[in-house]
Amino acid sequence: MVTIYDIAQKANVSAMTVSKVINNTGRISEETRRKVKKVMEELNYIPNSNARSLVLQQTQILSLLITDITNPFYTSLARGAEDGAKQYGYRLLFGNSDEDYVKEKDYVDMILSTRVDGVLFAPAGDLSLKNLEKLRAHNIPFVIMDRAVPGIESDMICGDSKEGARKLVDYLIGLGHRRIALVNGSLDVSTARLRYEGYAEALALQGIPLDETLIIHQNYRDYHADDHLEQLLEQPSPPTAIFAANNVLAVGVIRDLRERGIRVPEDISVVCFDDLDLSSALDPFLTVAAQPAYQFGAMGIQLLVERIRGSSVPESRKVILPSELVIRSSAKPI
Amino acid sequence: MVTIYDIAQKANVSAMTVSKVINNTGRISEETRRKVKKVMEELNYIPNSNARSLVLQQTQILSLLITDITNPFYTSLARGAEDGAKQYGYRLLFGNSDEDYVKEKDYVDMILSTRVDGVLFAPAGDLSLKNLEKLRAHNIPFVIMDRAVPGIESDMICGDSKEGARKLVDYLIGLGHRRIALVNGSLDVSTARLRYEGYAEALALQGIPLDETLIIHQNYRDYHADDHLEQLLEQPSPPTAIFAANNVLAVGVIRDLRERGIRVPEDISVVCFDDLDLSSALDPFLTVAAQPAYQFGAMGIQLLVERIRGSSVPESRKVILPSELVIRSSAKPI
DNA sequence: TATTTTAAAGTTACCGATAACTCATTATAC
DNA sequence: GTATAATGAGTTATCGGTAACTTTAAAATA
Repeated sequence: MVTIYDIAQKANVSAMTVSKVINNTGRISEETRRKVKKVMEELNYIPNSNARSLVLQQTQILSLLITDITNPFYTSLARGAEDGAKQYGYRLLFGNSDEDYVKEKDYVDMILSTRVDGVLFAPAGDLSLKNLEKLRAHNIPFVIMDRAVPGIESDMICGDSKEGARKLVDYLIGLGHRRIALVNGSLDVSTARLRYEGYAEALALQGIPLDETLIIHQNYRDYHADDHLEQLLEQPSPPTAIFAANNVLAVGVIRDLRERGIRVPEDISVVCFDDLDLSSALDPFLTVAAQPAYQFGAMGIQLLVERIRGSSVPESRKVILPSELVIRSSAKPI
Repeated sequence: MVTIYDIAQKANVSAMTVSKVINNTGRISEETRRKVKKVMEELNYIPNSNARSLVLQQTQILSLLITDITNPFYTSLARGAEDGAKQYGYRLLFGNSDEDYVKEKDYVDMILSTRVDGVLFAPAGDLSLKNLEKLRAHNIPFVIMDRAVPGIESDMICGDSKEGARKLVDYLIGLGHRRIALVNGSLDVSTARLRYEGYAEALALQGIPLDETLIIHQNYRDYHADDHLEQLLEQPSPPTAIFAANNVLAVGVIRDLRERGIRVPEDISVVCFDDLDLSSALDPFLTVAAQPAYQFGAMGIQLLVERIRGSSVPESRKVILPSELVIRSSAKPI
């Protein structure tokens, strides 16, 4: 590999002069600058960012940790983050925790070892606390994405899970539904708790009693609710509508329903949090509370970079991005 | 940040001893090892991989460059690559070129600057040649994913675009279609050329003349074919079926058709290359030639790591992964 | 007891860049 | 014509590790 010393030798200057040309620092005569640049091109010089990071104590790398790379919400978020990072001149190191605390921990160690300048962190859940504390202990700035973690104060970009859930359930109630099931994420994830609360509040406001037998808790990522669903449907008074707490769960539920010969929305209505992008473009079917995923990523980077650069950002900032009720055809009046 | 020198001092040994403990090299007494390890834990030591990379001349980072992070084919591929990388002990640096040669070039520079050990490279198209040559000039091993680039010999994982296209078109012909349109990617992408060839061959074999007015070329990623589609549909003898060269194009086409009040498959049949994952789970509608995307990524990493480690891998290896015709309901007999 | 061997730990130089400083020249001022 | 300033370039030390070699001390052998 070509180094600044190779350049220096061939251009008959010192390494320092080359460095100055590269970084546009110090005083360099036009003539020397041209000469050095010419040699750099001839030799196809590419700076070694490891060496650079070592002395500068910064890498110009940001890390993005998400929990499910096949979930369109997170890929859109990733795209927003990527565009943002590029715009601010950072490289982006992706990680995918698969909603798994151990994988998440491994990524945190890697992040620390890479000495990234900051992290966009979508926690797997409440137990991410330890991993976040580790980042904090090492003074790595981070912005928490999508899910709050009790015990950690930090910059944060979240959706309005509670409000979004309420809107969805309100909508179902407006259609005449009274027996509304909730297929929720695991309760150690803040969004699942809030969506549950929104669900409960919407029911309470309409005087509909909360029925725990209508509620299933699941991992957001792996849907296999067969047994639970069975239970749900074979009640004396089964639900007429299902609120799935995210897109992946909704797809799983609908698939399972269809396998049982139950039609959506004719036999049962289904709505969920988060949109499906391509699916919805192909077939505007699912009624959803859509979140501005791209913006999550873009704004997250913005907060993060401000935090990294700005000494003037005192307390932690929380951004709540609204979700939008998109009514399509997966829910019908009872 | 804590360094090995801090550890060394507190443990009353030399830095070299600490290094040896970390890497399990050299001779270290059990006692010293324990002492050093204890101090490392106390101080929360995390090795600086930049410093390490600098002397070792290798980073344990692989890079994955894809062309569209919102396309499920590539996200599944990414997941395979991620799992593979983890398994072999590498970190993974993602990049997303958006089918754009300039973005691609920027990523190549970043890759070079990061001194990654190898690259999984899904080229934007034929003009990626320059970018690949740059990698080669710098001796970075790479495996080309999905799309061949004329002028570059290298390890490669591809699908069987031609055969898959032929199967799809054969299927349409079998349903009685004779006027079959092709909404293709840009012809400077190898898969688009091969899918075109497969399409043409399938027609030829059945003695159906190729009609250039039935063919549209487009960017794989941004569908906005309004004008073209208009032209297609307002022919004296419009197509009864459309073969879209990838999933994103198919979704775009179907959306546009619906906006015009044209029903799929009642009024026109549509099939495409690549599956839609979540969409298809939600609603098994699109008939597709599905590629094993996860395997693309996993095998790509395998080839790459073998190339990096193995001195014994002589000429370049090409893996062709078959695609599977998945018949659903977006195409009907004429 | 003297010598060799071996185990365990330490020294030194270097990876490729940059910060901070120093050193020549030349230009400007008095 | 000397003092001072401005300009352009070079020296040196350092970032945090590791390879290759050396040193030290204890154990094994003669």
